[in-house]
Amino acid sequence: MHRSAYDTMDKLLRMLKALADPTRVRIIQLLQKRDELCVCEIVDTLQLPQYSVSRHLGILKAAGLVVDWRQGKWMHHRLDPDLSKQDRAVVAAVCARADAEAVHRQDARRLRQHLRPRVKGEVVERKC
Amino acid sequence: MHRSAYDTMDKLLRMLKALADPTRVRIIQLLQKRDELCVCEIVDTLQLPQYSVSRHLGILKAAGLVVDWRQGKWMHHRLDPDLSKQDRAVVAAVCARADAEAVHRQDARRLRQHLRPRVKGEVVERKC
DNA sequence: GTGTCATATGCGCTTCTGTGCATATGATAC
DNA sequence: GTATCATATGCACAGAAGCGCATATGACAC
Repeated sequence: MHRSAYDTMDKLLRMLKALADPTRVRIIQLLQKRDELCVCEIVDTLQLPQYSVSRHLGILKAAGLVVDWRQGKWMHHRLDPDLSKQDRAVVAAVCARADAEAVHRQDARRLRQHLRPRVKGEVVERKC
Repeated sequence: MHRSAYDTMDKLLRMLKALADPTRVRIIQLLQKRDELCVCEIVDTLQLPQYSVSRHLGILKAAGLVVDWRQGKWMHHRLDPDLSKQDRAVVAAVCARADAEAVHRQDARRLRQHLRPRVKGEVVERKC
């Protein structure tokens, strides 16, 4: 079985569909700035129900934009570091375009208040 | 009545939703290469029903990505030349990413066969 | 084992989107 | 006026997507 050209076209479309949602743009925007975040930080920042954020993260992951890993009880998320240059360019263009939005400036401010303290990349404080 | 920040966020989302469809990516891709096309050229190139292409062009227009104008019986379309730099960058990134797709190489070939002859930008041949 | 915290997911519901068909509109030629 | 060509659109239907609620899972502490 070989990878047909369709695979990559589908990936592009999953990516674009994933980006075509306000909540997911906000999430991607946060991840672009902070390179890794756990779910509770995103929940606190976006002020949306946990299940909603979780669902959207799942979609971003299925689209290949985001990867996650577990650290204790926390799930961490970052933009997939293995994204192709061109995929990354799409994400960057969307973020650049979204950067001016009032919502995102507000999110950025709230994120600073809700970031869990980290030591060498590891979250050290215990409470969400 | 003033333009709220929401307007521009909505525009971004309309744009992203408009781009999140295979047919519309193909159309945008063609318009990026040729700068202006009429509906019948796109229909012939994509080999899709006329009403389908027409609908998708309508969506691209509503999203502010495309503008159209009439020349006799023909409707011409081009990427909106007044797109902001950042909006244009998003489109460009998507096109660059889509460029490698087999579908688009095929479309580009078919378009060459179906382009109506032009003199100074005006379509001169009468038949679709 | 129990309890708790962080996160994910199944289900029902509603809303949005794309498609196909038929038909309408708009411009031109006669 | 009629006929024809190019394009748009109303409608019905099917499938997808997002939401809210409740609940499940997974890791840890005890």
